[in-house]
Amino acid sequence: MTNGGKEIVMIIWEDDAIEDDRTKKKECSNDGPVVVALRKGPWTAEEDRILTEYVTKHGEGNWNVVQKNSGLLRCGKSCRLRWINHLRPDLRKDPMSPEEAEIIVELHSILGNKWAKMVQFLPGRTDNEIKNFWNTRRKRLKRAKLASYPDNVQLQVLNEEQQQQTQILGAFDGGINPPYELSQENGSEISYCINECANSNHQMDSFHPANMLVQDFQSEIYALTDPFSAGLPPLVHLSDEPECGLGSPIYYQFTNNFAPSCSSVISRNDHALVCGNSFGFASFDGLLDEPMELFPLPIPFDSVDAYAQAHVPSTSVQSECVPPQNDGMLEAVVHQVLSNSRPQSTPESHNSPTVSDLLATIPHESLPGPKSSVREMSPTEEFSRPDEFVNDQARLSEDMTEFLDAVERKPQHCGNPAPFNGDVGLDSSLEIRNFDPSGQEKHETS
DNA sequence: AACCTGCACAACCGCTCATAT
DNA sequence: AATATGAGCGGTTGTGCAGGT
Repeated sequence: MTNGGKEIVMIIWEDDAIEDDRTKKKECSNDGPVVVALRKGPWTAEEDRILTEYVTKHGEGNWNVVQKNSGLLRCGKSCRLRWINHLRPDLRKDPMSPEEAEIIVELHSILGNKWAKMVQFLPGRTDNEIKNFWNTRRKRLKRAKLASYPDNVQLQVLNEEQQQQTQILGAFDGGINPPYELSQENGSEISYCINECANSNHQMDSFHPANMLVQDFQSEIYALTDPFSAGLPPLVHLSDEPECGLGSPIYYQFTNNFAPSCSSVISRNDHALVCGNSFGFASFDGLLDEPMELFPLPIPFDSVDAYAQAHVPSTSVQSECVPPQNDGMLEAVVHQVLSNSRPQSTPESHNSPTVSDLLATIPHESLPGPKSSVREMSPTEEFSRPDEFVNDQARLSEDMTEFLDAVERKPQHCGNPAPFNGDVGLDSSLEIRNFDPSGQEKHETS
């Protein structure tokens, strides 16, 4: 770091040096380096006062100059965190209410550990607060051997999704997510990938799980309305786990209630994006260690030996529009909870954007389209050509990122919301194939 | 009273991403 | 295009308190 050509040496002292004269800012004379000793550890009231004054005067941002201009012996990162998590005037200081807790559970079931995304639904709360709340709760439930998601979450999802199967859940964060915990658990083996989807006409309906059919080995057919209601393991966002990441066979394991011997693979490559309708692709982490946190799915899986098939649309089907008043699952939950919340809820909470509000403002042209054509690939081929598969997955991931970016750009359009007509999906085909544990393909349909 | 445990909260760390140069 | 920098995010750790033994 330099300051007008002069080197600045920053020394960070631990908190036990607070009373030590080393904590004093050290600036050498003209020719020597400027030594700035920065503190760590808990903030003092005086530091809070200085930072508050500074931010009030100069506004947020440019955190790295705060130290220079305010005399605070804290790094910019620390200042930013302190302001955002503690000093901001719009923060709520009251304990987390049951209603907020409920929202967090719902959000987590959809978003996973995307704390920063949850903040927009919980005005006055910080990502750190939400994260701490969740982790504490999770730890507590784990100890009690209880599920991280209560039954009502599941039932709520069922009710909502049965009525609105083509809603926007997946579009919210780019995928149909299972209760997040579920994607982190394991048991006996079953795995899914989504094989093909997407060609270039920007129309799609088949990736919504509602459009998939699930058939077990007894030829029973289940409508896979959503990951919850169909009893299938839900589709999850890509995992960061190297063991099951891009290019790897994706396994998900069920515990006791679920098909202990089945093993299905929905292989996937290319695109799994859907806009307007939900979409998903699977990445089930089979390497986790806490099957106790699984909760029963509505349809018992012990007879569903996970043969799944998605129908391939012969023609493109216009996705349904998702008007703001037509709430999706998360939307409904948030609405319900907020409407039941205490009257002293902050005014902002009633103005906070809902999922549909946000989605309704996305210019659909800003959403990513497919970048490659449909190409069928058998699982055998898939695994024997790992490089190509990896490339496909990387491309898919790229599309996902693009889509998420588009979603996250929504708020800036809120002042002039453009109706989201929902026809930005991708035509797709989806093939779900079934394999026995040895890897032999058991059945195949088109 | 001393110790232990659980909990909530605060803060830090490492990393990624966006932007500027 | 490459690099530097700032900002933000998520995971982890540290700390203080309360309650139980």
